[in-house]
Amino acid sequence: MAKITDVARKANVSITTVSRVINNNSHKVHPATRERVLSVVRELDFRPNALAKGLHMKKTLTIGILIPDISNPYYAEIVRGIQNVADKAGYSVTLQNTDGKQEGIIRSIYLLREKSADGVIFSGGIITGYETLSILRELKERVVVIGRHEVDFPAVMADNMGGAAQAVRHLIGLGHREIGFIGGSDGSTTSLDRLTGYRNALAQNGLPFNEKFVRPGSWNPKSGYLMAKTLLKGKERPTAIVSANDQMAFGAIKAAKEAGFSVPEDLAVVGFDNVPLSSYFDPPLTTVEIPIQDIGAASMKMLVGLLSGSKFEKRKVFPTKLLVRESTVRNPQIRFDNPKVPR
Amino acid sequence: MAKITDVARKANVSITTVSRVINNNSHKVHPATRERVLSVVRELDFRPNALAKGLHMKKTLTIGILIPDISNPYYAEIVRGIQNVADKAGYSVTLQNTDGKQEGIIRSIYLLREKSADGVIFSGGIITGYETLSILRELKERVVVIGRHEVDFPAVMADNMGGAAQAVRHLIGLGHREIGFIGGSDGSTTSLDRLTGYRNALAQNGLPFNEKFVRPGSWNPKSGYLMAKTLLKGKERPTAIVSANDQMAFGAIKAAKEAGFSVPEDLAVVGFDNVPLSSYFDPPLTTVEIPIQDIGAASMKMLVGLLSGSKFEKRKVFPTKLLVRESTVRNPQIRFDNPKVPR
DNA sequence: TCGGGTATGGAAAACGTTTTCCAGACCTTA
DNA sequence: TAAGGTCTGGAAAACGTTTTCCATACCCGA
Repeated sequence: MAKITDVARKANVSITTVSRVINNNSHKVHPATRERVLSVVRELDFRPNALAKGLHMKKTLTIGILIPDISNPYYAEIVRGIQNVADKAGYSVTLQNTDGKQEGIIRSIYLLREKSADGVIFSGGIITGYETLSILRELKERVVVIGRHEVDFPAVMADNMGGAAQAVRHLIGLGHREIGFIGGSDGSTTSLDRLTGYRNALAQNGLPFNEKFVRPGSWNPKSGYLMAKTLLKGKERPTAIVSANDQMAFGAIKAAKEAGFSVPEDLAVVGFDNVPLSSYFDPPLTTVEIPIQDIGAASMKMLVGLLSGSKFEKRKVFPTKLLVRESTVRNPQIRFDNPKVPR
Repeated sequence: MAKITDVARKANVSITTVSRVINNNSHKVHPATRERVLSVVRELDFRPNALAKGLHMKKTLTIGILIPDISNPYYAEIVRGIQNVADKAGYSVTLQNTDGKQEGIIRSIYLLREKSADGVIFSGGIITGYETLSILRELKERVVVIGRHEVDFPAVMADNMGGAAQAVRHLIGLGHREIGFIGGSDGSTTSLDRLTGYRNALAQNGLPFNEKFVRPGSWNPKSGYLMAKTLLKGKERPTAIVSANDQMAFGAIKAAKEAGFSVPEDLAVVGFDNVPLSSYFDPPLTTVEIPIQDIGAASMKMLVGLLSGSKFEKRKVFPTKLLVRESTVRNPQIRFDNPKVPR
């Protein structure tokens, strides 16, 4: 690959001049010279080596994303949102799988530091333990977190408590009194907050919190399926279930059907996230929509602000929105979204 | 951040010695000295700067992945498979969105070249046009492609033709004669091959190819939904549909239900890929499974082989497997998988 | 005591850029 | 014509490593 010295030699100038031309430096260079250099650059297809450039400038235009698992559609959407903004801002993105484990987080951060990543976006899993916290702090002024965390980094999050409460209120409004909850068991603030929202809404409506109706899931369809099965088999069973994400809700619906319950008549189910497939499910899933891509995008915008030293808000909370579909009500569009539908 | 000179000064040695110690160089260094250096390394939490290292060694332990869109679960699984292998082999991964467009591909490759990525894995979209081909060729010996492409790079792929044929034969075996097909319209070899497999199987079974029963989709649920609608509305309609991926199959099933057809009784549907959710759908989706993560993993293994100069097979085709579920047959497990089930 | 090997460590070049001086040529003005 | 400014360009340092030589000290056998 051509390097700057090749260009300089061929154009009969010094590397200084070449550098000035390709970087549009304010230092003046004669138009004729500039043209000569540019034509050689084109001819040799020269691109400055980013390693050398980054080494000198202490800036790589690269950021790292720390997520537990890209095959979870939630994180895939987050990443997509981040990339959309990153591309425009000229940043490349390197992906780090943490599996949600501290060890993975630590390894990833060290790696990003070695590679001189300009910044880091952290999403999923929990930040805990002295080591994690201390090496993360070392990156101060370069980290944005997604979700609520016990750290003082700039953060983007959804209103998880509010969203869960919305879901519960919707069910109560439909007459449900026994409402189950399938949550996360990873100790993340996300699962915590959604559970809290559920409890709050129950309390505010004078309904008791019944521990028997709460199950710990692990965010995937299978665990939703298994947890719903145990919720439904007893004599005393909930008539509705709020699931902490859509994937588990899909599993729960499958379990309900297998147990002979029809949804929503015998069991209403509400999901969380509004992943792309949720409206195609049968029945279409009532869910608490959170603007996943927007959250990703906002986190990247925040990081760009952070890195460029410009002003920006250090905390952004996105509201959630309950999308009522048929997993809780038949013909919801008639009752809610579209009053003009013939009746 | 501590650098090698800091360590050297504090340990009273030259940077040469420090470098030797941290890289376990074969050049001998006195055990006492080594210990002294290592303790300073720990104390200062020194990690060698990867930019400087990469600049000198012409090796960055970084590879790039080119995909159209990470929010498509198929690509998410591919990436996951790649990462699993990359992590073990010590490689970092940078993600490039191409949107399936040549312009995006070109931009991405230039970027990876600038950043001195050691290699590239290309998946999705088509390689076409002189420019793309020529810059890709420049990276020769560093590229692995996923899918069949008109280039001579090492490649990993699934048996798309065979898989589509399997699906069609299954439907014919169930008595279907009018079988529709919803394919891709992006000109990719994947959509081409799946269509070809469909046609071949029809021909081999003496069934006519009916252009009216073929629709171009764009891989997402919505297009499956729309295309199925047009397939089903005429008087002359297929009794079964093969969809070129699961996402479109989901959409097709929704369309069928809305049109008043029950699946599989009135319309049988077969998908392709076996994405994680397909067994949770209602009805559970009969689909041609392809081992997506394995394909990703194999491509990375191939790339590692390529980069390390060791021997490896330059072409790997994964077989597909038809998973019969209820979108084509009621109680398939009784008829196929598990004859011991009480009847 | 000498010759030659081994053990250990360092100096300096090289990787490919950007940027800070510095310098010469030319022009303008008095 | 001299003084000073404006254009234009280059030399060299710096970024943080690895690696190739080279150098010294020590030891061993003869």
